[in-house]
Amino acid sequence: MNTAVAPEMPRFPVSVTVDLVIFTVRGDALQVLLVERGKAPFLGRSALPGGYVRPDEGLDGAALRELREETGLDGRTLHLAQLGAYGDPGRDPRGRVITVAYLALGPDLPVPVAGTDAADAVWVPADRALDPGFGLSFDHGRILADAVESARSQLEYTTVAVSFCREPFTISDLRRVYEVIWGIALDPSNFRRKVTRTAGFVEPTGERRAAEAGRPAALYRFGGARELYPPLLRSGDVAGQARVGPRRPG
Amino acid sequence: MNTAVAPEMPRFPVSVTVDLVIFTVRGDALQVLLVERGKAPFLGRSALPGGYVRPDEGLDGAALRELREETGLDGRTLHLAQLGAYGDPGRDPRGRVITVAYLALGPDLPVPVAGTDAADAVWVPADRALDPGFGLSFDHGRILADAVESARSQLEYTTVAVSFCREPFTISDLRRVYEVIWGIALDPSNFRRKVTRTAGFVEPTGERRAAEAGRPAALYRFGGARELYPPLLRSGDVAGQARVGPRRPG
DNA sequence: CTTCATTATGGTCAGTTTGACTAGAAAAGT
DNA sequence: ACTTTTCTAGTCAAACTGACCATAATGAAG
Repeated sequence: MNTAVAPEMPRFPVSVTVDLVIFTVRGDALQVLLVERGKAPFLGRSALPGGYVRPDEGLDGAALRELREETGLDGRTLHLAQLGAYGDPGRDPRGRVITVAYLALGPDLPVPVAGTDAADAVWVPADRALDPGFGLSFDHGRILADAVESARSQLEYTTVAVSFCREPFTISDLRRVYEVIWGIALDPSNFRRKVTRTAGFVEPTGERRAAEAGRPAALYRFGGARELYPPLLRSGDVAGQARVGPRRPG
Repeated sequence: MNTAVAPEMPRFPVSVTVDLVIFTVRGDALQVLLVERGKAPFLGRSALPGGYVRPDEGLDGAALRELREETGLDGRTLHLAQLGAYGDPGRDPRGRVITVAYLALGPDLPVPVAGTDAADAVWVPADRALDPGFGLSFDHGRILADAVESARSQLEYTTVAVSFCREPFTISDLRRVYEVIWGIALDPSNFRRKVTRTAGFVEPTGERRAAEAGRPAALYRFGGARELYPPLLRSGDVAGQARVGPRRPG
């Protein structure tokens, strides 16, 4: 036995990488952190940050390390979870590369620091990056699309939306997360009722914050609950268009 | 450049496998298909069916192939979806092996045919396989636990429960799937109301089936919808043991 | 044949949740 | 003082849920 790996197996050269879909809500858009590739293939094109898994680290560990290297952020303060594995042959022209995609959610992060591979990293609105003309590298377009759908779905059934808000936050901050990611307008009053009456979602700090305009808003912090029960469903409302104004069925 | 794979990379020997969590509802239990390992490591112990990904196939393709090889079933007739990737160093004593787990759901399947690796494959109740004393190989216990939780959750928000029923089926057949997987008793009347009033969940065939006892039940087939809106939440109802439930205000 | 056990199916009813909407409160700007 | 803006608190009807009760349709038991 001259190799430590499954000697009886049809082994062939494989590399394993992790790719990170790092989301934040900036302004009026869901934005994703992209790096410009500094080498072939896809030199000069945009890609998700990521890198090779090392021999002695697990997948989650590799994701945490890449997150820190690319953004300087501590993954324990962000919401980081596995999204899925992507391994079509031909997804990387250099050979067989299996990538495990992770989804990281965080509050409006500082402009990222230069990382290892990252010649420069920038925030790009997710829908712009998803445009076929944008030219994401590899199959990162599909990964990003899956990530957006995963985020949209998680907002319904979990409290991850608070991961996008720096504490303390207002109910409106939280509502804006939903509105931006779902692409629909939510009734402020109904949203407040739902959020404040769901045990463990948010808890008031007792303070208020004066905004640019209007009545100052009460401040909240995360309440600790992970699941949202009952869920907060994006219901009949249609996405994409129709952002302002109350409904009017008829 | 003497190798086709990322020459600048810290490459090391890695194998990529797919493992299948194949669920069915038999009798009163959620059962999982397990094979007895015919070689080291874990010789003679139970394991999830699976195998190595081949150089020319994608991950989904490998899962479909393994499913066919192990069970003789066509994956297109089952519900097959990726569960996640598991790649801790040391999860396989032979070396670094990354596995991509898939979750397959199907109606009460025939006793599986002998497969390639599978000396013999058997159905085992999931909770028995999850018992630490059962001794699943590798980290398959964790994978199975994740699979059970995924299945439980998917029942809430999707129509995958019908994947466990052979068409045509009765409402009670469908209800039994929920009861077995959630481990709680559901009110037959309320369940029927929910299922039949959710557009696209089930549609009547017009026929009836005489059961062992009681009034014959109307037969249904799948309605085509994938999402379940509004969801069918596992809340208060108690059963064998009593699971969760913020109910009982008075 | 009658009664019973069993399962299917339909309906009621109160409590909860939701979506649409109205209105007041608290700030900044003109 | 008035307007604009945003936050916050309600109202109301519709929908949904969970807990029931009642009836239908079958086979088995007596």
